[in-house]
Amino acid sequence: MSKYDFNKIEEKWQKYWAKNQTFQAKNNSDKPKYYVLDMFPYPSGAGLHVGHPLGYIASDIYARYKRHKGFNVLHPQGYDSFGLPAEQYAIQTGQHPKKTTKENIARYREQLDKIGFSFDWSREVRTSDPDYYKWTQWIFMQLFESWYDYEADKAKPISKLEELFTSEGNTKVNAACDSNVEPFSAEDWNAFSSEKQQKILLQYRLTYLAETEVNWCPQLGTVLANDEIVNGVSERGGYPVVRKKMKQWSMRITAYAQRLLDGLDGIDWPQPLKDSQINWIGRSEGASVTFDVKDHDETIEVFTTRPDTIFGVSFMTLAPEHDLVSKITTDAQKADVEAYIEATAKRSERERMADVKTISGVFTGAYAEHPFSGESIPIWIGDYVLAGYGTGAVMSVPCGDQRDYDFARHFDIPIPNIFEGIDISEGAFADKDKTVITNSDFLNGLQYKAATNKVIEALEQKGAGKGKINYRLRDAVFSRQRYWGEPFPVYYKNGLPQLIDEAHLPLTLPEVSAYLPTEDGEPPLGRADVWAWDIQNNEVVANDNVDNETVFPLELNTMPGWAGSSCYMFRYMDPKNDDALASQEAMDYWQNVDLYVGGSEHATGHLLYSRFWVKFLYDRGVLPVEEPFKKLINQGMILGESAFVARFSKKVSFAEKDKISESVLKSRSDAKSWFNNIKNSIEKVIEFDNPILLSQSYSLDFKNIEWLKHYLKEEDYKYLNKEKYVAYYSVDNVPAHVDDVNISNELDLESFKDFRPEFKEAEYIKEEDGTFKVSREVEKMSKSKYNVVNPDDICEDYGADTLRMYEMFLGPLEQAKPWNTAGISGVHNFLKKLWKLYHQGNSPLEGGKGGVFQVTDDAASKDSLKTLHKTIKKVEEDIENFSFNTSVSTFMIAVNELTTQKCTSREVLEPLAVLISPYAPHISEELWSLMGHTESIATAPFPKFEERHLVESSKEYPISFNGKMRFTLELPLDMSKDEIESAVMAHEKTTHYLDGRTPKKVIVVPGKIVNIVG
RNA sequence: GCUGAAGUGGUGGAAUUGGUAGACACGUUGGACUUAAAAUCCAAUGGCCAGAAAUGGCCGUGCGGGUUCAAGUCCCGCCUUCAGUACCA
Repeated sequence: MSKYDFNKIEEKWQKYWAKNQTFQAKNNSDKPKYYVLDMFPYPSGAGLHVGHPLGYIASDIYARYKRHKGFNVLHPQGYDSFGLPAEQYAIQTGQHPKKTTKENIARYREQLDKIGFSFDWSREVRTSDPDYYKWTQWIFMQLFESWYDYEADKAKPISKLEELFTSEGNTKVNAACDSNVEPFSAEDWNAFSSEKQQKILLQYRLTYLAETEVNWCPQLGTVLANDEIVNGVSERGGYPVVRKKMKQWSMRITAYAQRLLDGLDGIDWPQPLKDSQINWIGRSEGASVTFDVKDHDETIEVFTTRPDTIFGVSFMTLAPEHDLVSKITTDAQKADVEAYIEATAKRSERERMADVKTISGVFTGAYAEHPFSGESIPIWIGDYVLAGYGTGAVMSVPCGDQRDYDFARHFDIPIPNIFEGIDISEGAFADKDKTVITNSDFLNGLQYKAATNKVIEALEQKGAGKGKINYRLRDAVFSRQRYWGEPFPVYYKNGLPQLIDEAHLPLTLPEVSAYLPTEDGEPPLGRADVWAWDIQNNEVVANDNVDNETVFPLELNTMPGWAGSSCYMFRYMDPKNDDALASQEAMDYWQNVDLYVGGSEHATGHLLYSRFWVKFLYDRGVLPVEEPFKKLINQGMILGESAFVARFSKKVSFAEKDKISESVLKSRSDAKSWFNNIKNSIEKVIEFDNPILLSQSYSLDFKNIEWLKHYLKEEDYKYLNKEKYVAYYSVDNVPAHVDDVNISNELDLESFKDFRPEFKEAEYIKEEDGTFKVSREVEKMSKSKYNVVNPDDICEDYGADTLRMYEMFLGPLEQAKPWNTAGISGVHNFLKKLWKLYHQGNSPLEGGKGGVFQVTDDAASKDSLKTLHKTIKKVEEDIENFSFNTSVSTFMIAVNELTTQKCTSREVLEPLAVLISPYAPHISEELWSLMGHTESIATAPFPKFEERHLVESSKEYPISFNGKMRFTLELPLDMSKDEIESAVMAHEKTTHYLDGRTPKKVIVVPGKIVNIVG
C-alpha cells in the first residue's frame, strides 16, 4: 500500500462516518454517559498548525476508548469565534468580521476533518452566532438580576434584596457589594427616589456598572483584564497598557472567592493549575485595623496579616492614590506630597514594578493615633503600597517586615523592636512561629498565634478592628470597546442601565460603517446608526428616534472574549434549544464535563470565569452542577523550530539610544541573561572588531540603560558606558524548512523576498564558506515566525493515522516538546507493518499492489495470545493514565512480536484492531471491514483482558552481587525462598563471582530478584 | 524573591510499591536484495579499558552527602533549565 492508498482509505472512512453519523451522541441511552471536551478553538486566519490537534487527538483517543468501553460519549466541537484578530483584520481591510470568521471556520473544519476526529458535529456551536450568544446575553441578565447573600452563601434574585431593603434597610444584610455603600433604614429606602434605589441596587448586582480603574490599551483601543496582560503589555499584540479610570461593566467574582477556592478540592485537576488559581485568588487571613487620624475627623483602615505586631508600628504608609492623602496633608508638606504624587503618576505600572529597589516616599505631616498606646504615628505616602490591594494603606512594622524596614532605614524612622532575642539593628528578622513578643503591653510573652487571637479580640472590643480575610482576586472588568463581541442587552434611561426584556433576545450586533472607535472616542458601536431601543415595540430602531421617553440609547460596549466561553459546555448538551440554555433533561443527563483537555494558559482566565458562572447558575437553579469540569488535563505546547538568517542592522550607539524594550526585561534573571548576551557580543567586538551579534529576541531598541544598573554588578555595567559598540545585527525569521532550501547564495535569498519585504534592503551576513549565516531556535509556533508545520501536509505525506500516532508518540501529553519530523517514519513504518500483519505475500505494501488479505480462523498460538493480552492490559492502563506515548510503543512491540510469530489468527488480530482503533481509526476500520464486519469498529467492545494467558511457570531471576546484576537464572516461580537460595548458590557462576568468599547474606525476593552480599 | 514542573545515550523518550537503567523509536554503522537508487529485511549501537574472539572489568540517570542487601526512584544540602507570579502588607 503506497501512501496514496492510505489517503484513499482515510477519505473513505471519513465519508463513511459523516454519512452514518457514527459519532452522534444520544441525549438518552441505557449506557452510562461520558462527556469528553476540548477547549474550542478560535478560528484564526492562519489555520491549524500541528500543535493545535495535540490535545484533540488525545481527547479523541479517550472518547473512542470510552465508546469501546460501552459509554454513551458526548464529544462535541465548536468555535470561539468572537475576538480581536477578526476585528483587527476588519479594521485593516474593511471586511466584515462575520465574513472572515465564516471563511476561517470553513478552513478549520476542513483541516479537522482530515485528522479523523470522532466529533459529533451535529452539536457544533459558534459563539458569534446570534442563536448562541442569545444565551450569553441571557446569563448576563441573570447576573444583573442577582445579588450575593453571604449569609446563605449563594446568589439570590435581586427582588429578594429589594424586599429586605423595604422591610429592614441594608444594615442587617450581609451581601457582596461596593465598599462605599452607605447604611440606610427601611424608612430611608422607602423614601428614596426610584432612581436612587436603582443606583443602590447597582452596587449589589453581580454584574454592575462602575467607575473603575482599568487597564487601558491605547493601541488596541480597549480595556484588558488582568489575565490578558502579560509582562505589562497586552497579550495580543504586545502593546503598552496604562491605568485609566473608566465607567465599565464588572463581574462581582469576588463574591465567589471562597467558593472558587473550596471547589478546587473536589475536582481532579493538575496541581500546578490549582495552585495558580489559589495564588490568583490569593486568600490571606489577618485583621482590619482602624486608626484615627489626629486633628481630623478621618480614619485610616488597614489590612494586616500580622495584627500581633501592632505595638511595633512606627509609621503608616498610604498609597499615593489613596483618597485621604489630599485631606490630611499639612500645608507645610503639601508641595512635596503633590510633587511626589505627580512623579509616581507619570511612571508606568511597569516601571514601578521593575524599580523595586528604589525607596521613595514623602511624609504627609499628619499623624494617626495608635489604638492601644495612643501614641502619634507619622503618616507617610509611598509607592511600595499599592492602591489596588487591601485598603491601599498599611500599618508599617519595620522590625517585622522587610519593606517597612527598608523604608524606615531610608527615612530614618525609628525601628522599635517587639521580638525577644532578635537584634533588629543588624537587620535580623524573627521567625514568627518561634519568637516571643515583647514591648507589647498585653501581648507580652505570647507567640504569633495566641497574640493574634488576643489582639483581634481587643480590637473588636474597642471597635477599632476585626479579624478579616482578604483576597487578592479583583472583580473582573466585563466591557470591551470593540465591535466583534456580544452586545449587552442593555439600554440607558436617565443614565441608568435597564435590561431589555428576555423575550426579545438575542440583541444582534448592528452594522457599522467602520470598525474603529469613533472620533469622539466611543466604541465602534457608536458608529451604528440603528442602535437604540424602543420600549414600546421592543425593537432596535434608528438612533434618530431617541427621545428618552420611549426610545433609549443602547450600550456601546461589547462583552469580552471569555463571555462566550464560560458556559459553552452546557450548550453542547442541547445546542438547538430556543427556550433554554439547554433543556433540564439534557443537563440532568449529561451533568458536567468528565474530561476537559486544553492548555494551561487559561488557568486564571477562562477556567476561573467559567467556574464562577457555573457556580452562579447553580445557585440560581439553572444548572444541576456546581463545577463545569470534573477532570482536566493540560496538553503541552508543540513548539516549532525557527530558522533565522542574520543581517546587519542600522548602526546604533548604546549611549545615544535610550528607548527601553520594556517587554523584554522583567526580572533580574532576564536582565542577567540579556546582559550576558551583550557582554559576549562585546567581547566578540573587541576580538574581531565586528558588529555585535545579539540573539534575535533582544534585537530591540534599548532605552534608559541607567535603569539596568539596578540589576547588574558594577563590574558588568562598565560595558554599558562604552560608546564604541555601535552596531549589531538582528536576525530575520526564514521558513523553518530552510534546510531543504539551503540558503547558500544570493539567488536563494531572492526566493525569500516575497516572504519578507525587508529582505530586499538588508545586508546579510555570510559565513566563511559563502553561505548565509543561519541559526535555529525552538519557540512557539506562529505564522509570524515562519515556523509553522501544517497538519495537512503531514496527512498528505503520511496519512492522518500517522499524524495522530506520531503526535502521541512524541512524548508525554502534558510536556512541551518541539516538533521534529525526524521520527515520523518510525510510526509510519509501524502502520505499514500493522497492515502487513493482516496480509499475505512478499512486501505487499510496496509497489502499490496491496497484498492478499489473510486472516484465518485457526486457533492462535499460546505466544500470540500472551502478546495480545499483555498488550490489552498495558494499553488499557496507559489510556486510563493518559500515557499515550507508551501505548504506541506497546503497539509496536505487539506487532513486532506477532509478525515474528507469523500470527494470522482472527482470535488475536480482531481484538488487536479494536485496541489500535482509537489511535489509528482509519486503518483499523479498513482492517475491521476486511475481516468481514459491516458495522463500524467504533462501538466494538474493548477486548477483555484475561490473566490466564500471562501466567508464567518460571521467572528469569536477575542474580546480583552487592547490588550489581551479574547474570540471570531461569527458575520455577513456585520455588520457595530456600529452594531459590540453594539453586542460586549451587550455580557455577555464583561460585565464580564469589571467588572463594562466603556470602554474608543472601536476599531472595521471590518473583523479583536475588542479591548476594559478600 | 515566591510557587510549580523538570534535569536519564548522538536525539525523542521508557522504567508498577526502591528490585536486570536506557523499553520503543529516530539517527548512525555494517550486511542482504538491486545494474543502481528508493523501499524492505537482518545485525550492531551508553561511555571507557583488556582481549584474536568468546568474554571480562570499571564508570554511568544534573552535583555533593545519607538511608538500604539494593536508589533514576526515598531523605538532607546545592546547581541548572522552563513555566507561572510578584512591593499582596
